[in-house]
Amino acid sequence: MRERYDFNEIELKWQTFWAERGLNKTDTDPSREKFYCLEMFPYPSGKIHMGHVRNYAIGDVIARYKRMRGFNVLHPMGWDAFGMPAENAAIKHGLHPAQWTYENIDFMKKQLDRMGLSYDWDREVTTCSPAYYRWNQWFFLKLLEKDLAYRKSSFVNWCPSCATVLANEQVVDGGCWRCDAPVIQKELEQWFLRITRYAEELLQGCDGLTGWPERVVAMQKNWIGRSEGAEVDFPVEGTGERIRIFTTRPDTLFGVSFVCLAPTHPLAEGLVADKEELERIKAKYGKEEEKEGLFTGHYAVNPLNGERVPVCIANFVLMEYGTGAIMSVPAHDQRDFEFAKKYNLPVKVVIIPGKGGEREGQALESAYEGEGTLVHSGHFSGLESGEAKQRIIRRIEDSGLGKRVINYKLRDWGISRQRYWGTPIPVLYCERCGIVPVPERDLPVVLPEDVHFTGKGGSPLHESEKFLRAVCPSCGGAARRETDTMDTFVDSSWYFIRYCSRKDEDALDRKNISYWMPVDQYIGGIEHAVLHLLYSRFFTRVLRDLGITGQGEPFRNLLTQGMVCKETWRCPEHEWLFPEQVEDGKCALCGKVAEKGRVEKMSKSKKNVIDPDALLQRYGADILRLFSLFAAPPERDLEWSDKGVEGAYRFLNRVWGIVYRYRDEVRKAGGEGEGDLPPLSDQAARLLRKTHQTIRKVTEDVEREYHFNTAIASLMELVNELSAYAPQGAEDTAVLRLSLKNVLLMLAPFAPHLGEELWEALGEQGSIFGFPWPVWDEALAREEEVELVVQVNGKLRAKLMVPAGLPDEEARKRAIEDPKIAEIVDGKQVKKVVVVQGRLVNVVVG
RNA sequence: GCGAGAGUGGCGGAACUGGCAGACGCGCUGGACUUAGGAUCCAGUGGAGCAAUCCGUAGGGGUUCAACUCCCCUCUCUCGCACCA
Repeated sequence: MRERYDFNEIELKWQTFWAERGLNKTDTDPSREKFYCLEMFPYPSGKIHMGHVRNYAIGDVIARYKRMRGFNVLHPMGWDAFGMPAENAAIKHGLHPAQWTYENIDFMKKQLDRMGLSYDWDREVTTCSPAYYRWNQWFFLKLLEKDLAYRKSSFVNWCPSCATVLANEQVVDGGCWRCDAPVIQKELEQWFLRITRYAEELLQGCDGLTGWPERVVAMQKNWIGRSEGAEVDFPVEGTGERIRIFTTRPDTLFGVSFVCLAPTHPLAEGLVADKEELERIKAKYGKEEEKEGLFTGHYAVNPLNGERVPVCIANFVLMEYGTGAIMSVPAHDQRDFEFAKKYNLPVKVVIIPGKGGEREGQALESAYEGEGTLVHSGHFSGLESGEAKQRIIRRIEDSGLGKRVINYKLRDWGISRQRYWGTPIPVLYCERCGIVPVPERDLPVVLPEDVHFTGKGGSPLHESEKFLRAVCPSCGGAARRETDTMDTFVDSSWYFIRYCSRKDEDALDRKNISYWMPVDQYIGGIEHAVLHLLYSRFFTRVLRDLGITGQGEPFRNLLTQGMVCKETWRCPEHEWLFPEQVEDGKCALCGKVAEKGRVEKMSKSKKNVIDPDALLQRYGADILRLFSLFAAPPERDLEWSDKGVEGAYRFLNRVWGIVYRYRDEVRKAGGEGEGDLPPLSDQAARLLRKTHQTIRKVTEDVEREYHFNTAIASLMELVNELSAYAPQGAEDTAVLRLSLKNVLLMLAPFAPHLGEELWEALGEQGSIFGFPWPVWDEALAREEEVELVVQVNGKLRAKLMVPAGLPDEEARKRAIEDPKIAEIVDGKQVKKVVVVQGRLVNVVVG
């Protein structure tokens, strides 16, 4: 054993050891309790970044810990390998996307192994391989059969620069999320998945997500956006048309003073004579700055009270939500109020807040949007909003004017992408038979190789004759193959199910899936809080309905890790600076005073990134892992600190040093004999107690929300005590041995290589991860003496050492008799004495 | 605007069901060992004060013997959603 801790040597040694013995491999074993630990798989962009390091360090500690706790742990990893960067690289560098992707995977896999992560690579998933995406295609066929996949023409967000369709959520501030180019609207035939059919179930399921962060659940609910209300038809005078509106406030129906249509509403063209004006409003559609509209010249009839109200077109009415038309109640809706003010439309109060309180129309400065008591509402006047809603809806339904309706913000999932590097949608277009699904036996539909990547025009798939030309399976005639590929969110919506079986096993092996699913702990970034998680929940439900999974909820517990941040530097002239461009607080380029910016998420653009590779070279995996777990609890943001890494380094060095110093004695100390230790020296008794206390503390911290930072802190405390320990006799050494072994067992999930190496150095046989997590003995953890805090009127006045478990009465007596306390209390009347067992006595005097 | 979260030493962060505020680490100060120290080890380290003591968890109220913790109000910051009828 070397005197100095040399991570290079030992990390490689143990990585080889684990790989050669297959220690990270897992098998389905119904006789054992399983634990499925999953981290979000990365996009193979080239190399790992600090966010990955943190994510995977957290996951690996959990996996290793659970293994030591006796669980049969599934801990897989793979690659979210389809996507635009590969294609962009192909355009730029002429590399085939597959080559670029697989080379990246090779490199990144080495990086992950270098971190000492305990993955079972036999289950590795690579979504761009035909063996994987054939199942995307298979699911698609099943969805088609169940009418859960359909084609429709719609306006889509189109990025002219990437030449592709974007999902709503891929549009950021009107620009493409990847390249920032302005997004335009384009009409295309698209494939959609009917996720809305599961809207209610997905919403209901949210309440069962007790292992998820509240805010993620809130985001899911918000996204689904359920609202209850009614649809009501307003006949348009003299046309025979009806305008169907959606409202959540049927209680305000008597307050309607006009009706608004979205500029793209199907009736709009017919009602508006001035087409130019309509175009002008269309151009302002969805723009938030100002409400714009026009009067169509037509009137509609409020079916509830027969009132005649003007029909308007308004830019703020969205075609995508509800019916694309609204009833406007300016007194009770702020948007309608603003619109009414601008165009001088009447405001009619029909709800009075709470108990009375006069509010009259003309004096209003804003709408009252709350509930209250109905007025000016015919025979519904005097009712409370809640009651009125029910009664009015019933009336509307009874008279056939409309119906109760539940609306969702959630839209069907458009999965078509006009790109090459994705799963081909397995459909053919036959001149005679129309849309024909590719038969299952012909799967997978493989991406062709004979294409070029120019970045111009549409999908490169258009130019592959071999790909395009197909034979219709139903009539045998000529057919054209679909050239759209699937959104990559399809790939990631079920990869956790693929992991349940090894690469050489059936992808949908029911036995494996029912054993491993659901994922017990999922760990990843908050950026996937809505879509990836929602799509996975949807997909898992569909698979359940296909009989593949037992239940619809894929992730029992979710941990959203915080971001990795670092301070930034700015120069007034040169913008963001790399840390090495700052010398003595000045910009190295121009000498101007550099400004220390805020601590921000690491990003290339802000020049505050740290490359994990450099850290691995300099400090090794264990130190890198340890620091990223110690600096903050996993769910919070972590501020990177070079100095802090040094601290982790010093700590592991200290552990190494202690084992090095005592290795011979400890080896000789032999067997445990814990039960029959002879009377111990004071320091040995203290160390034994501290050891058991630390086992308790570390175990509780890990079990409680994975608070590794405090767990590591208590290990540091124990190691500090070990540093000061000077064993004298055999008993002292026996306790030292016990304590050291426990330190290593608890440290191993965090610093696995060091754990193994020192375990071996102490003379133990086999991998440390084959040994169980230590258990504490409550009796041995108990303090014999405790410090009793004595307060007078809540202020700290004295501290006494007393035997643990001292009866309250005795504690009270000792506190009052303490000379210092006696002096303070002297001459005053003791009103009350509060005793908190083993902690504190508070003497209350008057 | 709505929703979620945060605010504690010079810094990252502890304090679990109300019970010694500041564990642990970084930094800093002093010392030891050293040719040397940006290595290592030891000691100290919330602020004010010679001291007894006083003041301290964004700010202001309250409940309590006792409040970082519970209640009310206000401020600041972060994230998400946002003309969703």
